[in-house]
Amino acid sequence: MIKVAIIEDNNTIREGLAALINGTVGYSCVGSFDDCESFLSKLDRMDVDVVLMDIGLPGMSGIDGITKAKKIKPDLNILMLTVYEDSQSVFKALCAGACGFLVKKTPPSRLLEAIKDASEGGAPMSSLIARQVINVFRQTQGKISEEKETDLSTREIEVLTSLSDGNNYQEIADRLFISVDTVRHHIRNIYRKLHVHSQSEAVAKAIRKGLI
Amino acid sequence: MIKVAIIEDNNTIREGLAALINGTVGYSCVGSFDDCESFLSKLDRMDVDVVLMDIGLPGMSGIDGITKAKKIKPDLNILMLTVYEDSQSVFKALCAGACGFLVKKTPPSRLLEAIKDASEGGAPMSSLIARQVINVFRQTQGKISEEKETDLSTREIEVLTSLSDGNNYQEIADRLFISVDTVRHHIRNIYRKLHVHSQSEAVAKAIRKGLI
DNA sequence: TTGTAAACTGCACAATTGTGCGGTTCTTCA
DNA sequence: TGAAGAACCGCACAATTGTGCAGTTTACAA
Repeated sequence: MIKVAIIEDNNTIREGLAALINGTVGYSCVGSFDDCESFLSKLDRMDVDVVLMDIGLPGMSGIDGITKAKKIKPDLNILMLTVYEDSQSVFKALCAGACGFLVKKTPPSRLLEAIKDASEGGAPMSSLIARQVINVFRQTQGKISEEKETDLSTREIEVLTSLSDGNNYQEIADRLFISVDTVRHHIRNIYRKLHVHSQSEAVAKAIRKGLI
Repeated sequence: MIKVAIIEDNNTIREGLAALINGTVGYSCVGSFDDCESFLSKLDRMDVDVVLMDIGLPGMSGIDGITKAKKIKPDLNILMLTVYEDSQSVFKALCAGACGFLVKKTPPSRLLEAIKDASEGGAPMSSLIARQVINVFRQTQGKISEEKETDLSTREIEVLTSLSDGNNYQEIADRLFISVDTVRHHIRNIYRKLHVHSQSEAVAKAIRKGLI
């Protein structure tokens, strides 16, 4: 039995969804609300698998609603209901913790399928949205795996990481049980490999390349 | 008419796919290959919308195949054929330029739908893969918008950026037409605001928070 | 076994940094 | 009109860093 909660300010849509869910074997609507506030106030004592939330709600927006809901129940599966697949709000919702999107005109069979999907750890969304996400994904991740040919040894990574945590040479030496001069030695090699001449530049380059 | 090319080393599967595509109105198979090399050598004079490519090919792997194919035709829509949705190879394929995934046992109707989707700018993939992508997406993007409450002034950002480029105080001063002591002053304030005590820590924190 | 690479240690010294103190000017906002 | 903050400038000095040079040990591949 998949337990669903609905947050949607339009009465017709909300009741329609609730009726669909309660009318289907294996699904049950355990709560329906017309704003985030009332939903959030009951969330901690609610047994729920999947939340359907309108993205454009009066009062607290759906996006803020996600953030707050995730703080109460981090593993909640939240599906956003949208009218248009506006990429800006989609990304915000994704970052806040939404796991999928449904356009409001989605046919009932698809909708139930999406709810099941979400409850099983999937992320149902249109393939148009998926493509947008992938494009952003590629921009950030892509770079990281691309130009990783600069390889620092494990020890060098340890030293550099420690450095970026704000430790000075002496502190790094103490943490790694080596002498300060050895730390210097590693730093030297790191500078040579990354073609830099200062801590800041090394740390910046390493983070941007995904080395630390 | 959607023009499809197939790269798949298993004869049965390849011929099955070609037959399905050619036997469906609105779809046409314009090429089928059993390795990447022969596909790539013909790609520049091929009129093709969507490529179906096996991810585990003999010789050049599907992943490398994507990279090379994208160099020849950057707008190509490449769908990967996989047996298992192994997250590591999925991510690599995505970064290389794949726009979607099909497990090999996908029913014909879904397969044709996915090809159409891809040709129209979508990214067909299972919602399980989508969730994995989103999780990584959130890790990188999410942080940036989350905790930006620490705000440095424009001048401080300039100083910090210059620092991460490997400039020392004197060089920063020269670039910003201010005195070295003013640079020190800004650095001091940056340290106070970020709660750090060294260049490296400041740069690391700033990059990770998306400030620079 | 010979070579190569990683990891380690040491010394010296100039250059750079971090932080203590003291100020001014300009804008913005209550 | 007066307080607050950004941006600016200055001095002093200890602490830390960057880089020159010269080595040892260990592990693993050719």
